Amino acid sequence: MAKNAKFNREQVVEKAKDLYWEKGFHATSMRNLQDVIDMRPGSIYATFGSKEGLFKEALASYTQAGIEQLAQSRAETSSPIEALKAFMKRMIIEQRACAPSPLCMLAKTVAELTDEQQELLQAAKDSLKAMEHEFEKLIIEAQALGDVSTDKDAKKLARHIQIQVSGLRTYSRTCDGDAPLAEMIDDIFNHYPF
Amino acid sequence: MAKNAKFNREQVVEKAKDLYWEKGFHATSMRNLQDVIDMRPGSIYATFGSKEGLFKEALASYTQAGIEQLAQSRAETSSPIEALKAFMKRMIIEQRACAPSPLCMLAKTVAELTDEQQELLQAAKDSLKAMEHEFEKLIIEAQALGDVSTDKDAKKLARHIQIQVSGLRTYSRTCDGDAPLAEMIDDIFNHYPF
DNA sequence: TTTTATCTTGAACGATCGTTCAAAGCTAGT
DNA sequence: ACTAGCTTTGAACGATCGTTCAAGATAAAA
Repeated sequence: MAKNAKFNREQVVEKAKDLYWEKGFHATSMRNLQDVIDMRPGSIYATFGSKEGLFKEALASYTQAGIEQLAQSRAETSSPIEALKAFMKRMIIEQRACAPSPLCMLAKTVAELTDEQQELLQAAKDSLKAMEHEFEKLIIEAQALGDVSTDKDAKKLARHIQIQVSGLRTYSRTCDGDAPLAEMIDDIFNHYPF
Repeated sequence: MAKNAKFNREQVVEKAKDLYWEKGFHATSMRNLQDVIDMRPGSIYATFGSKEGLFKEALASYTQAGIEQLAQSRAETSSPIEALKAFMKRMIIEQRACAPSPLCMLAKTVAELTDEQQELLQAAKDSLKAMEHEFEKLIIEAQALGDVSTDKDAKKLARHIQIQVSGLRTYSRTCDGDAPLAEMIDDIFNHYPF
């Protein structure tokens, strides 16, 4: 009866994500996207509805990848705290050079967008909260294993991680030379509030 | 012989700064600016050269205001550390509600811009470094007064402040309800590395 | 093979972008 | 009052924006 779509939706969203991540929502034009994902406007609009629709899927893809990378860090390490450390080093040090932007796409989005794109803004906020919740789960696991005192509030510690990640990624963008980022990440877990 | 410009350059830059700060570089159109600063395109281009030229002056105005607010905090407090605390509370808590954006305009700019606007990007980076240097001067004063151990590296402490400000301002944007921001700011100075 | 339902294409739309410039307006010096 | 020299004005430019849609291409059902 019909013809199936020939593009791979996941791959397309992945490529769109990278471009949006690099340039931000407003500086990315639909024509930039057409080139990168190799689709014509009609197909893009039939599939994603609008520039905002595609951005929303890109955000979701970014968030899912982040959660998976945290899980992978956990799988590769012997303790939840080491997993958090490894994850932070990946986000802050490795991605500094090789990712589309050294900054978190979610943080960039909440920085860039206003109420004019309220839905996208809310999606980015929700994703940041979701990441924070993943941090919290690892901290609770660390408490269960005795690596972190159960006197401490896992929510507060997770929030602290979130703040340090945002701060360090922004900072890493400002200093051209290499700041001692690895050392600073280790320090986070060696001192208050840990 | 000639006619003098009738607009007040400082006031104009101030208004442009607020709009750029709120919406970011790309989402702010020249027509938005025309309305806000009440100038016609010809006058704007004769005075500032381009959208980028006006943005550059807005960045400089923002930075100057920040340095002055830090100095004012110092004048209003009895110690340099109290001044830093007061400044952070102003930036993070007060401006959260009343400023054009809860985020630092400089941090927003380094997050948004790419090499396509290399000059503006560099100006924002330089301004962030300048603010960090102002923090350092206050910390050195605190060391001279015996409020901070001279064993500690003032540069590292200043960098720590910078990272906490970025992290907290980004975080304050994501949580709609009020996080205990004041408490977190106090904590910064009560624990490592202070 | 023909039909039919879907997907793809790319020219084109109106809106808006950053910017220019000739004309008009204004003020200080004569 | 007149002129010279600057400022201000706003219509207009070409480029690009996000988006639409009629026409062509394709593959499964008949």
